[in-house]
Amino acid sequence: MSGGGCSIVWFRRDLRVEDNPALTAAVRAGAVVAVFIWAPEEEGHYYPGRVSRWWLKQSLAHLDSSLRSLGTFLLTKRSTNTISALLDVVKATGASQLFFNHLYDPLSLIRDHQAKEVLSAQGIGVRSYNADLLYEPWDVKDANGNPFTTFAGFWERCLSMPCDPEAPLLPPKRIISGDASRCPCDTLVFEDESEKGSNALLARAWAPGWSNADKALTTFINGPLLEYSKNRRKADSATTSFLSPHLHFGEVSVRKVFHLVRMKQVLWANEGNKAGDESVNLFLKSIGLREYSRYMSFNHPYSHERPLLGHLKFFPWVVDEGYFKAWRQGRTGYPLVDAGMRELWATGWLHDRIRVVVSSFFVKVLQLPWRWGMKYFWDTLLDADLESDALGWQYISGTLPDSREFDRIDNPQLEGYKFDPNGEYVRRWLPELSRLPTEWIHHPWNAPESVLQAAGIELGSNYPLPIVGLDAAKARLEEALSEMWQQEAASRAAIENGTEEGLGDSSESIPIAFPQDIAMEEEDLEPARMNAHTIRCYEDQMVPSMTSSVRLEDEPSLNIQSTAEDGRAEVPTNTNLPQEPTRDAVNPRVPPTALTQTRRPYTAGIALRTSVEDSTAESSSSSDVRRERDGGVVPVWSPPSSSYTEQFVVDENGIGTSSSFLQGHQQTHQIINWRRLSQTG
DNA sequence: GGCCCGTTGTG
DNA sequence: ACAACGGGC
Repeated sequence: MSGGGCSIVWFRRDLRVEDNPALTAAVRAGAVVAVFIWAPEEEGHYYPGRVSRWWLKQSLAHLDSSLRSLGTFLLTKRSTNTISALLDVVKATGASQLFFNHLYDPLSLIRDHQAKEVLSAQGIGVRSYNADLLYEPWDVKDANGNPFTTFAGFWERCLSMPCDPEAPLLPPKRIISGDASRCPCDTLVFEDESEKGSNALLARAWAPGWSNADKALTTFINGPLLEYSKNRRKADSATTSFLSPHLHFGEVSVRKVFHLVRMKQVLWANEGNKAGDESVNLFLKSIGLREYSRYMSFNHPYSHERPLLGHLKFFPWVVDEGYFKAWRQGRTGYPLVDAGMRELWATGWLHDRIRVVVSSFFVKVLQLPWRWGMKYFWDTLLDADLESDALGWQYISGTLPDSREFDRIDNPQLEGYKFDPNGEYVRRWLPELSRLPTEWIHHPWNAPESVLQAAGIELGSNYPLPIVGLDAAKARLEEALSEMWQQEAASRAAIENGTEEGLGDSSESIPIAFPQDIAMEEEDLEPARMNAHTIRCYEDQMVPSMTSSVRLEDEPSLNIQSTAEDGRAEVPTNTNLPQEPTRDAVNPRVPPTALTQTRRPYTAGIALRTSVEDSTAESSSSSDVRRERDGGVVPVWSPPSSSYTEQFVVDENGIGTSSSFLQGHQQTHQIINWRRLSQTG
């Protein structure tokens, strides 16, 4: 079968040698060339952030040294076009087969399919495998054979599938190296000079690489796992598994995690250890959410940029540069929120609990467009993960059938006493509040003047007053929601009458540009009690800020019909996006020129429009804040077809029709039907 | 001990 | 929206 030539193993986010089905299969087939292709421009707006690139760099070095000890090495290529880079490698090595493991983000779904087509056409055997999930998304269906639309059902099904998840594979004992002598390595640059200082700090806290991931897993299972349930309320992340960045880059197999944790559960169950049993269930649930994020991405490839329940596109977001900046800088006046944002800023890490706190505050109190928040997370999190983050933000934003209720505002003061009862977390990250007694630590605005004075706090000066009052936020939210439902109803009525397609869809919605990045200005820093170290971090952590003149706009809905017909253009690659090699690369810039949709298959259907459309600016009662519909943060890919709206629109029963976006599009659906293309074996 | 009601947790 | 929980009566 190997037909003479060697095999290419194409590494992506499966940077491990253990339980790596593609690697194992390739090794079985004979000589192997392992390759990693760095083509971040293809990711468009989702160019990885600084800390994420730092991790990747370390992880690749680790993988390379593992491969070397097994008899080969990691061939690295720098490219702006993954497919052609793959082709080059195939030609230079005389390979006859390509092996890789599946990914489920929308870009990869298309790119990987394209790789199969192109390489197969060249006579190369292409095989792909599941290495990232317990079960492939297309294998998990409800009783009617439809994809689940809520997590609980999905996870229940996963836990009761007829076959257990595959047992993890051992690492190969030895790898016969293919001949890559005519294919030199490119040096991959993941950080620039300005980033090195901050990145150096990361190495103190984190050890990327598959064998370190394995250690982290063992440490967690033998330690914090037992009390996972008890500790889940703490703001402190000391008791979390710390596995998320490892999992993101595939340094540890989720199936291995699952099996080891399950074994522990059986053990504890036999001992009658209730707490341990519950802890395992809870931990597995978070593994399940990760699975579910891939599941959603597969079934709804637009979920990272479009609300799954259509009504949210009518929500009048508050467009306020100041709010956004205050949130990023941790200067909202709510200590728990601010502490979280400072921690994120300084370390790239946040306990899941606190992620919920800050994102919920972002969406419900500040009412900023959720995709801005998601993008900021993407840029700053060490474990930035498109699918997981999209799921998280949609959950917070109330756009999943099983979301949090949008109209319930979480109270950061109460959450503060719940997650950080002694104020230790706040004091660690907000040095300016460190002398405030616990009684007031989560609501300094109520503290008596004498107390504030004794603590050296002058509200509005060295620590802000609440940027928005909770009562005001609540009133504003109710107003906005009722406006949203009104618009939604009007739009629906218009559609039903056939009077107009998508009223309020493209005609009324002026998507909000994703903010451009600029460096944090010096005077914004909080100099008090910061040592040189910390200040350095602050300087290095670039944050976006907004311009209102550049806007992204949805594709005109006219295009929807026609593209749905040929069924191909709806899933894009972003190769056309000019990607500046920015200093910090925190935020790719919005290109200044309009790109209109091309009809080439698989080509970016990104409609970017520069407009100086400012006319919808309204002043609201509270401040001179603008509201606009649809947070047009992200490059809007070619339209998700008319059926997009149908797919999740709530019917009379309040249940979203679960018909998959992909089902309506045979060709696309085929694209992703990996099973017919290859299977492990 | 039951019952009412506000709070909390829901993925 | 709804169920489970808990404090007060």
